[in-house]
Amino acid sequence: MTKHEKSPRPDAAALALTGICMAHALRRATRVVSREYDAALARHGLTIGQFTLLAHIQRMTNPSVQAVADAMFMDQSAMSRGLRPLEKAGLVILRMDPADKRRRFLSVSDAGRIAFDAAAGDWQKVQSRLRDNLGSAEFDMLRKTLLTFERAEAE
Amino acid sequence: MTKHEKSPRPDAAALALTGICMAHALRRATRVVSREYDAALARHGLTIGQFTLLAHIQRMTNPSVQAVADAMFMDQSAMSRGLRPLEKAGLVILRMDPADKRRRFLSVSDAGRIAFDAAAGDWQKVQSRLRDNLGSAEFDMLRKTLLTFERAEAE
DNA sequence: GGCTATTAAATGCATATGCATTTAATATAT
DNA sequence: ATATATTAAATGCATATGCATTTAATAGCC
Repeated sequence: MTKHEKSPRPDAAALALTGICMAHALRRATRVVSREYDAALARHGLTIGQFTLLAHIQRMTNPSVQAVADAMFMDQSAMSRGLRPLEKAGLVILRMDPADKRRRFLSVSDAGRIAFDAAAGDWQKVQSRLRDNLGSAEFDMLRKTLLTFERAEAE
Repeated sequence: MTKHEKSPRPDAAALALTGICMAHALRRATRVVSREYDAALARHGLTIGQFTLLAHIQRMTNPSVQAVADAMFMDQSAMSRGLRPLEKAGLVILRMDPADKRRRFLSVSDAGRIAFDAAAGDWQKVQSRLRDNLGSAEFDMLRKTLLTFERAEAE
């Protein structure tokens, strides 16, 4: 039997996996949903990731890069880079901690607050639409369940 | 009042958003969960994204790039690039369609099937652990709900 | 004080992802 | 048949994300 032809093998694992893998379900839903929020926020020059990042920094008090990364269950290096566009756009301010020059204090600038507030209306539209589509009870349950996934602790 | 000081403004929108945004809940959970699958599959040289991609191609019959992208609710260009590492590793084969030279047929190579089968055991371990942690009923419900998010049709 | 361990953030490297555009090739209208 | 429209995949550009490592600076130990 030569290679790469018929391949009489409807692999059970492969068949099942496409339907049952939790990572796939999550990633796929994230792609679909992120695209919708991104489309709505595009006219404000923000992605949904940047929008939620602004929200997090706003509700924290002069957090460090690591602190925000922790709050969002994100890697420090990813956070470090994710801040770059917001910093360049002047929406977030990074100041060196005078007491510990390794650390930087993050804060949302006035421009950042303005941009956030302007985008919030469009965020709400998408959020409401999704909630209506899914049903409020199921929507809230889903969101709650998703937030139960905790970052695995490094032993 | 000078800029960037106290900022007496516990913005209601920002406060609420960090907790209720569906995109954030999804993205955060995806980060946490993907890291776990990735860690388990790393010794097979696969990411969870590549693993599920292999699963999808396997269960399709000589699909085109676009067809696989559609099946995974992914952009064609992202799929095009996502195939690269698998192709370089010889796990996926791209052949030109002789009847339409724009199109390429995708298929999983023997090496690809072997790698997939080898990784499947470790995939199962993570999947089972998560299911135990969340409870099988809630796990299955979550997965099912996530798969209800459909790609928004371009009108 | 001075050497070492630790820690915060940044970087190198790789994959993931989408939108707009380009390239190549097929399909269509005239 | 020929010019045009359409279509499949690839590319340019930008953000997103993680791991390992580097860089810079503080903390600890002797």
